[in-house]
Amino acid sequence: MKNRLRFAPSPTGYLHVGGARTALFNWLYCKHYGGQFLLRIEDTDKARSTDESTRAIFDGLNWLGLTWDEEVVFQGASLALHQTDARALLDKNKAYRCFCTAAELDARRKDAEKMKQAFRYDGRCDRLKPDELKAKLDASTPFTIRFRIPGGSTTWNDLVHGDITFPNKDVDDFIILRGDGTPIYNLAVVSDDIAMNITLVMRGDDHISNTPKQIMLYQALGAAIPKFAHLPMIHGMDGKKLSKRHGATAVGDYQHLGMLPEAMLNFLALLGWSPGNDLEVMSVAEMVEKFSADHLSKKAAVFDTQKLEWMNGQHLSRTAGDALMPVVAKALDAAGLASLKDIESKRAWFLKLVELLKIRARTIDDIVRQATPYLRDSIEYDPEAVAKQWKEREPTAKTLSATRDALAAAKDWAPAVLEEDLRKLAESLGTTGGKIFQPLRVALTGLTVSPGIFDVLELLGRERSLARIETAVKHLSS
RNA sequence: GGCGGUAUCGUCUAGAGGCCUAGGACACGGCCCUCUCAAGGCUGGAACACGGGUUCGAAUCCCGUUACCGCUACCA
Repeated sequence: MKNRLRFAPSPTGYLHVGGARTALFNWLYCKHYGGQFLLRIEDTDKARSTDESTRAIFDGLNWLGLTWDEEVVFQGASLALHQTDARALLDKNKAYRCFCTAAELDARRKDAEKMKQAFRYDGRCDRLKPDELKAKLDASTPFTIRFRIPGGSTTWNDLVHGDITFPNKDVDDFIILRGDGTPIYNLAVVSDDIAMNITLVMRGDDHISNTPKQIMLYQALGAAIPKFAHLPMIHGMDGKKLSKRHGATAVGDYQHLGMLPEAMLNFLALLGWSPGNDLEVMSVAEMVEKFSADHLSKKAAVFDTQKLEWMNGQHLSRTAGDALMPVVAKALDAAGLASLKDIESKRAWFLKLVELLKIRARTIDDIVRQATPYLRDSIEYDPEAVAKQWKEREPTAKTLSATRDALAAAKDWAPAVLEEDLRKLAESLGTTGGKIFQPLRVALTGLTVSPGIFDVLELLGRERSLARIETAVKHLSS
């Protein structure tokens, strides 16, 4: 039988990292073992899935490159299906009408809580005498439909947890259809999963206690029971479920923070799965190849942003410069440092810049930040850099002048040539290269941090380099 | 309260009874490389929740305790 898996987020308006990881594992499973990855926006009644909220989910998935084979956006579209199933359950006497009002139920629940007792629905409406039932019906008393839990116990072999058993007596007769005729989640997923021929339900841990209810529904409906895999949760640094107060929790946030989708995927995959050895940095293709359902972990993982950034840095270094160009160009343009047109026309130069910066950046934003001195007409001197490298103004100005002269006389503006010339200069001044390079770096970039100084010179070009040194000398002499 | 799940360095994890004096990675400290930074190399500190079994032998299996998480809605 062909594997059919689905990712069924609720239309929250953004793709949560936990949801993204669930989607990723569903996707990896399909890619590795073969099968179809389906997308279904879960919405039982209230049509919360607006165009915007569904688009946010699509955007997140698209950014990550998690493509799906089919998509279903349920906006009450499958309402008839849910109602038919509920009706069938009623007809087969596996469910019953409940006339208790929400207010009554609420009051009883509160009472139970007050007594420190577990609230259970007592099944009173299931014990209505035929004439009582007829009277309620004749009076058009509103009702919900409750599923009647059979005796015995429910067990399934979870792909990540192994056998899990629930005694049926511990699960309440639960409502499957509301008074207004719309379904409750547990019925809706089961109906929809049956309709979509889902063979493996892979979802968050928080659904474990829903599973016996759903299995009983499959059985009552006479449908084949899919396999289940319950993935652990993702927590924030404080060990609590990841939420808004932990900062960025939507994948879109990480996109805007300058993360690479491959790095995000790699990081997410390692939160709850491992290839079984020390391998950590992987391409998507490698993850697909090495994925294995029996290396999924059971333990909730803490989302560590620092490791994500490290991971992103690793991917940044490994990704070819031209593959990075589109996203870097966009970021540079957005930052107002260079227009897309400029970048296109000076592509080779920008490529060199990216090659130099990507290996020392952790995010795309880092690249943009570090690219600033090479793209602006004028630079600002970082006070700390000045304090450290231009401590003594006159000697520094002198060294800089000498450096400028040496550079101006260079036969060829190429890193190797420039290095040879400057090292010779250092020797003739009776000093070391570093003593020349550091003040020069400040003159050229305003910073103490940059790629190798000869690469910087090359990047800036002869005219701009000499001009900046000139400016620095003037600045120091004033 | 009831039920279920989970438990290896601060964090992500390797570990399927002897290979464990518990390995790797992030983070942190030191050293090396070096024109700065990043990367890289070397290196230090840092964990099997606790208590009982089972076994010649347990991080690994079983039971209990504890802690944490989840569910316990006419939410999903």
